[in-house]
Amino acid sequence: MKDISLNIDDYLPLRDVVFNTLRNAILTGELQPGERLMEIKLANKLGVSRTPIREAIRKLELEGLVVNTPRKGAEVANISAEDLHDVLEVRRSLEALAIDLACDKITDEMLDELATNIESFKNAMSTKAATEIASTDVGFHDIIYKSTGNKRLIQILNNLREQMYRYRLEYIKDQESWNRLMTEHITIYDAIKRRDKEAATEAILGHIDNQEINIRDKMGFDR
Amino acid sequence: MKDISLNIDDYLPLRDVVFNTLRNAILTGELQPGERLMEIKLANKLGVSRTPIREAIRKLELEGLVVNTPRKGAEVANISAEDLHDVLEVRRSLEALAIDLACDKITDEMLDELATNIESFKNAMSTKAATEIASTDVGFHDIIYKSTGNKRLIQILNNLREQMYRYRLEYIKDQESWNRLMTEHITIYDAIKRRDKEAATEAILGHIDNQEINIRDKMGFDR
DNA sequence: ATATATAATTATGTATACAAAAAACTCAAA
DNA sequence: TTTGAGTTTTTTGTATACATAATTATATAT
Repeated sequence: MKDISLNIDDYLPLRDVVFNTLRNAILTGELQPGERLMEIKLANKLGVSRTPIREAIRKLELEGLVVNTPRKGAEVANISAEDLHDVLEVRRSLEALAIDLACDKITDEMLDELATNIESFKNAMSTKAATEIASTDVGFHDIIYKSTGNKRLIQILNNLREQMYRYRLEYIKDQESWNRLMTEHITIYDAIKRRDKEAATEAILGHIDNQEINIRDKMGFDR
Repeated sequence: MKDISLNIDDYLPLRDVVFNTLRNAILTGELQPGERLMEIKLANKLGVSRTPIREAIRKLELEGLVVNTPRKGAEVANISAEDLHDVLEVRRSLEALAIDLACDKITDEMLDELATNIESFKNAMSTKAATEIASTDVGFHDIIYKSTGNKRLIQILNNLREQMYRYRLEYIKDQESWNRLMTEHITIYDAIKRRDKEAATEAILGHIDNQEINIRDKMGFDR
């Protein structure tokens, strides 16, 4: 059957196009922490005027991906050891909440999605596709988030995850961690399936903590 | 002793002035949910051009205080029963985290600040100053947030609180609730002082739940 | 060579101009 | 009175202009 959705509203303001572009550039490391975002340069590169660039920067600023100094301009935010700690402390708490809600609310369809995701993960591992692994990993957690049915929770968790996403690219290349990552996902999946909140919470917290250790290592933070 | 801080940098970009102004107008109810934010009208009223207005709106948009429809414009966000539920679900979890951290980290000075705050609350009650009560109530929680030492947590909790702040103005006028509010603050304070995490958590959750009930009543949501 | 003052350049802050979409209005027809 | 086509007005989206602060470059004196 054909999908006749007359996509009347495929219009996106330039500011949002720019916002998505810049955000992606930051998350993939194309724009590095500390790098200046110069309006005219970006405007030329993207072929638009300064106006949408500025509005996009305002949003990135509020999202914490960019820091702005009045009359000096914006630069890509640089996360400190303290920031990382703060983000992870909050994230631990909200991941626990998410798992708790997931155990209550997840549907059979979503459980299937998780199972499928784990299979994709195995495939990506066998083909050693790091990018694929990374996006599958993100997808696994997305399913859990979605199953909570709490839009605000999803939004905040995505934002917190985003804060460290760019620093994760390095460690995800490290094949050593793939097996551990997959084992942890399976443990989490099993616990949710059994609706075993205690086990699920323990598993997710361990999962986050391991990520924290990896990121700290890669970033050269001690402790 | 004279305070010789040559406040060289008391400069604030107009966009931030506008941002604060609009935000305040929304939180105090001067701008009501559903009300349109028309750039030219606001620009004239505030005596600036559209540019800073637009940039401020972009930030309010990301903060969730305003919703924007492309080519139609922005309006003050209207919180639904579902939104309220989502916000409170997350907030409960993070308030519990905050109290937990506070029990570990709060200093004697900050405990004193809490005690002072409770005294201010009593004073405001005796003079029946509703505005005073409201700001003292906000201040009480601010002290607890601050004691966690987690900037990200503080930021998110402030944002969550903000989402319902404007709906709280009504119920704070209701003298009935003042005594309960104060009693709850005292209970929370005592528990933190004893570093009794269990009691403190229970107290803060009850406190949030009571707020939820009040807001639901005032907003005419059932359940 | 270093430091300092000054001029030239560049970037941001703000206002304004113009195009195009959306909303409001007008007025004739049912 | 309501409906609807066509027109006017308003509003947003985007680009650009101009002023001023920040940075860089230049030149001069020590």
